[in-house]
Amino acid sequence: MERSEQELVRRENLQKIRDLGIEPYPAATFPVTHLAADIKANVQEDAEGKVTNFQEVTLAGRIMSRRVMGKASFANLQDSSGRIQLYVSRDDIAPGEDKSLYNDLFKKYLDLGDFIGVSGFVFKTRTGEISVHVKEFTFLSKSLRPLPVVKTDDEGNVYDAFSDPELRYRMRYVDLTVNPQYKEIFRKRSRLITAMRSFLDDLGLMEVETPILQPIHGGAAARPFKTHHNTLDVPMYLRIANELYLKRLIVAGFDGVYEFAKMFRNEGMDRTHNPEFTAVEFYVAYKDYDWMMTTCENLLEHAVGAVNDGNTKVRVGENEIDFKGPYRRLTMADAIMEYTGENIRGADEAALRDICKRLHIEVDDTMGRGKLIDEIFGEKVEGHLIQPTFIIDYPIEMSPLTKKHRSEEGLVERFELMVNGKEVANAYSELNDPIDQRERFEDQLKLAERGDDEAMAMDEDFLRSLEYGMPPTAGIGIGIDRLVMMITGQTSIQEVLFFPQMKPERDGQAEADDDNDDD
RNA sequence: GAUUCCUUAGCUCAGUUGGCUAGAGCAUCUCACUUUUAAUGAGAGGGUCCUGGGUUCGAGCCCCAGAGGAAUCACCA
Repeated sequence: MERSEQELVRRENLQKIRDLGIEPYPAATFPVTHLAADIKANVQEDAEGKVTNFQEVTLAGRIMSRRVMGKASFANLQDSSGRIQLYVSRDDIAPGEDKSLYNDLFKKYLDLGDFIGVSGFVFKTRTGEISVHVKEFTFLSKSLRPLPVVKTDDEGNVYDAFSDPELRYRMRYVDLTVNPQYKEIFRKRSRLITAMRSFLDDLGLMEVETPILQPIHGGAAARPFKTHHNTLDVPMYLRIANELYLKRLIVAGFDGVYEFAKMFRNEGMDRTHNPEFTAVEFYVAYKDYDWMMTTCENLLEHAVGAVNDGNTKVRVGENEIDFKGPYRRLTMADAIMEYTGENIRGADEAALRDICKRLHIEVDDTMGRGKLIDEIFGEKVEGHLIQPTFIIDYPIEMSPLTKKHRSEEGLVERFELMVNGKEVANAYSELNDPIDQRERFEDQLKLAERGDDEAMAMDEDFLRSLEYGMPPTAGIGIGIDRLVMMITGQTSIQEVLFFPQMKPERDGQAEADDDNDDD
């Protein structure tokens, strides 16, 4: 493999460090005592501006810039919290006759991106920069590739930004090193999940894990990834949902379960879809979808607040969205009435086709009543729902796992939470009548025969579990990635995933394309 | 899947109607310098112009095909 001049120089420097008798990849624990950001935030000074605390600190991180001026140097050290300036003078780190630690190691063999550890005291330079006056300096790890050097001036102008999305996503380690501002997105993601988990724990639910490799892909309408188990010699699918397994656990006698689950869908990729994504689903016995709406409001208000220092408002593009409950509740029919003026209550399939025609919505023959309503909603309503809004009471045809509405014929007890024009959560009073459930699966099979490739497959074991009896149950799924996008103001799902799916890098392809046909 | 645009040094980018040896800043290398700050001064090196064809006396530039990427649309309960 061809190496650039800079990579060759770094390999030479690596050898020269060894020649000095210094191990460039030492094994021992390095006793870090402080983080850059903590020092900068908590520094104290006396009346003359002299720093009075942090007189013995030890930090470690990458060297991100170095300005040598003869026998003294300035450098920036970046640790997990941020950057701090180092002041390194020759006679401090190399007090004896041998000045090689400074003249050779620090000035010549140290490259940008190398990890070092330093000990010293905190002071302020003439220009007022909080800095560490280094007394001891330890080499911790060599970087053999040059990092992009991104600089920002006092006015916030960024120079030589490492901004190519492809390179950023392919080499996230480089991205987050030189663009540490993006770390905040992932910290928020982590805090959001932590807050949700503690909310669900406090609710008395139990965190569980269910199979990712499934013999039947159920619980959602989507194309799966197919694989094969060699010993069993059977096809397996990566789960498109975990819903049917969580309900089996309600049958089993757990009153409340939740799972943060990776889902896999073999569909298109764009800025709101990644082939694998994360959802949290939870199911609670003896509750209904009304209870779940209130719980969902409380959960999101709590979680968004926890991420945003108590503030439930987030800005997404033009819009400010407030996750403080209660949220507006609007039936599907009323929502369509409000945004199109069309009345879908009691409309049969032919009437719905007429409505679609009037609204200039393209439909095809495979679409049943439920799908037609979904098209109208998706085309004409969804995008208008900016503030958190519960859309409730869906047509039965598009909800094969949902209990029939307690009072409205042809509807089911289902809601979706719409935020910023996108679906964020989907929930229902779970269908627990096994005979009804079997009929719904059979209806799905008919849709499949009609050509609907998203129709659900029959799951006999799931039906068997329902036949043993499942208590009335409310369940919900909440898409974590899209929620993180909203609370971090990102418009692309790739920005909230550490390692979004990418096409293979050049050279690494040539795999045969085998079809992932199901059934 | 469709349309449009993009791919030039480690990074960010110029590159004229098609014309000498393809440029700049940062990074790298050499020398000088003990409180500097995106960028100290002086000097030097560094290129598969995405790939493969074609047109031409001559291609980074024009044409064809391909790869990768971005945006918009379609699809995605």
